[in-house]
Amino acid sequence: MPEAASASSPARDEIVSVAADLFYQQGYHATGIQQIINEAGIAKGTFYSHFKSKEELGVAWLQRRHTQWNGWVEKSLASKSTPRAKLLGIFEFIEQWMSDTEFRGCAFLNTASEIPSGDNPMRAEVESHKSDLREKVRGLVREHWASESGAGVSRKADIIFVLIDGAIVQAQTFRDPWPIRAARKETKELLSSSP
Amino acid sequence: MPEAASASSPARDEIVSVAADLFYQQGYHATGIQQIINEAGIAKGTFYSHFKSKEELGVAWLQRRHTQWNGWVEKSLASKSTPRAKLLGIFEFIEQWMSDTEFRGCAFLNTASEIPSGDNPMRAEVESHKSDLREKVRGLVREHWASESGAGVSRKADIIFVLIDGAIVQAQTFRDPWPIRAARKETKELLSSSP
Amino acid sequence: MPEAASASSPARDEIVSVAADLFYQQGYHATGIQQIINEAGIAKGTFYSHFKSKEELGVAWLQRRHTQWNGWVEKSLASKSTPRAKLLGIFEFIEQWMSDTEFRGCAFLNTASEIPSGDNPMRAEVESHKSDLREKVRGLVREHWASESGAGVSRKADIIFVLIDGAIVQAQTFRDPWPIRAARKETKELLSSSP
Amino acid sequence: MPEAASASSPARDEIVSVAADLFYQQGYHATGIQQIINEAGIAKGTFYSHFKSKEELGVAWLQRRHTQWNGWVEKSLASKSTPRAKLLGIFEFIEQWMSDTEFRGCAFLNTASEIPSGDNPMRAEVESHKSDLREKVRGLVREHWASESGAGVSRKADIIFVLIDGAIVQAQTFRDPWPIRAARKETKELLSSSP
DNA sequence: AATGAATGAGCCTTCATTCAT
DNA sequence: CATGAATGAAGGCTCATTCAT
Repeated sequence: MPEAASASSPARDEIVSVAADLFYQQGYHATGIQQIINEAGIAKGTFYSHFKSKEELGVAWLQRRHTQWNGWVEKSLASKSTPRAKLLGIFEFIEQWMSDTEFRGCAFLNTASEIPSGDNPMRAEVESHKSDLREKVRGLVREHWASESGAGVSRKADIIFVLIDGAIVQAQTFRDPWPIRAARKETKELLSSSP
Repeated sequence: MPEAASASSPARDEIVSVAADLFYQQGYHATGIQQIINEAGIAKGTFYSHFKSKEELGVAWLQRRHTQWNGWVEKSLASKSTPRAKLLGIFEFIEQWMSDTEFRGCAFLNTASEIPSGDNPMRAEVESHKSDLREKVRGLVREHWASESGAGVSRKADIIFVLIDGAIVQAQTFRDPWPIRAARKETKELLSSSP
Repeated sequence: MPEAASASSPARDEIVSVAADLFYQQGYHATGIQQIINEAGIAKGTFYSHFKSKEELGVAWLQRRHTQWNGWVEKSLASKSTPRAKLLGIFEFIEQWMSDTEFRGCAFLNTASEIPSGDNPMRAEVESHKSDLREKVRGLVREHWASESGAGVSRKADIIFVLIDGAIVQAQTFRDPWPIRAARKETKELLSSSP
Repeated sequence: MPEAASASSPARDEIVSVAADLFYQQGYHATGIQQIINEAGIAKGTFYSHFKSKEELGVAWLQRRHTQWNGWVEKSLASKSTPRAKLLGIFEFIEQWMSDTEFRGCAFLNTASEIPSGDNPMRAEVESHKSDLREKVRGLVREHWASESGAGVSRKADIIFVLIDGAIVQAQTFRDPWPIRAARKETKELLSSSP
């Protein structure tokens, strides 16, 4: 009796990889189990021995996506030495990533749009991912203004965080990087002022 | 009416009303024609004599939504006398509206998330709606800094525009109004500085 | 209270014309009332004030087709002076007609294929049309062998009649005129022998 | 079996059997998937796991029909010793078969009537079946006139082939075997003359 | 005569999931 | 673990026909 565990295995990883592409490119609802198993080259039953439902696969996708996306950002910021350069580097990464993916946008925000229900497990992944990003921005902003006190710094961090998602969804909407560039420029100014 | 004309009629309006609720609450893909006709109390064939496809209904929904949402904003800003008050009023409206709708978010951004294809007619409505909003913000910002020249003013306008959508999607993500309040506060500061 | 009479009227004629094209090109079952009224530019109700059902329209189509097709044949044979030339002329006409219509075949035989039921009124039109053609062939063959007695002549006539429909359906099958030419040649030989 | 393979299986065979009866008796377009699965006693999804579309089932039907019909002919001709007897035996078989099926006619010719489009895969089966039959007739005629040269023999073969299909469609039209008998008689005379 | 909205059964197909092997 | 046949509700859409105006 399979417990549809979250344990890792090559087959399971392959399924998540295939699903990740399809969910991201076509959307979660627009992608069927059939297409996933076709492209993964496995049988229906095999799929359901690894995941007890499509939703569980959706959660696995977002969890992996979280790690992957964070890894991309880390790697992209590795060469930057100051918190300021890292914060601006986030926008540079986003511009590159959005262009590379033809402005498909953020997997997490897209999922929140497709799945309204607040108590869906996939929504928890969305919140978790965005909370992490918020914390990361907050950490960098605090470093940048290490000498300053907390309240104003936190507020500036949240502005930058809002600019990040605003830039992503508008670049997606217009299929154009201008919002990302505008948000980067504003962030630059923000970091030059006092908190 | 063989051609599923876009002409207005009470029955057609009723269908769009029913669909508007369902599409917004459940998402476009998650809402079936059957549910729409059940709730509208009409037959399948009747639906398809008014709309030649689900997509055409989707477009009608977004077109109406555009008018409706703009009307809400206008009404909400009617009491404000200065461009500055109006710009801040936009965020106040958004906070009220997002709370009232239990943070379901923006119908247009949600649609862009559900429908990746750039050449879908529904995507054109999304772009059109957001372009209109961008223009509205730009107009108010120009009024606010009537004495200043164009370039810097446009940039500030776009920042505010980015903040608006960033605030909406993050409030939706966290089901909490804090991003809207933060964006409003930043807008306030932006309008107090020189462009 | 419309009696859906078979009376002629400009509107009714137009409907039959439009339907004739569509039934012939696409098949009877594959053609919907909606397409017919779209292309005729009339309303549903108008259609049903002229015909009480699709089947009645089908009958009207075949009746007109009978007259039309016979007219084409007559016109084509008008220049031929002998029964023999007329009989061969039938095959010449068929070759021209089949090529012109891209080998869609005989409306009557196609209808018999689509509608198995023997007691369908459309089937009666098919039988009637083919019986007429059989009679016409018989008449010409009798003229050709005016001095001979009946039995053998009738048999030859039926052979030619079988060749006609065999040539039509095979030209349709292969989309090629060779069966028509072969049948004509055989008919020529038949008419040169003694019955 | 995600790809609705053409592989054979008992369930698949049963579906083809059920569909064969219905398509033949009612016509391809007039037969719905629902009726097929009802009579086969399977679920909708089961059907579509065996065939990826109705058209694929149509092709499978015609392919099986080709084998089956050829088998009937072979069996019917097995007792005949000369090519001449075999050629006449074809008509005897056709008369028996047409009577037994209440003059529903040839599944292939009926299909060509229902499906005008030349590039439909079902039409390819029609052509293939009739080409095979033409070859069979040609082979027997060549045997019959083994001492004669090619051209005239081929022509005679085609005449007999045209007579076969002419006889079938006219017997279907009139629901009477007379055209088959006439065609047989003519074939008999043809085979007694010199080519 | 003519209109065209309304009906609801039916079209072909895909959905997520289960289960015997 | 893996297979893939089986399920049946649901997907979007078209059908021939009716009826109030």
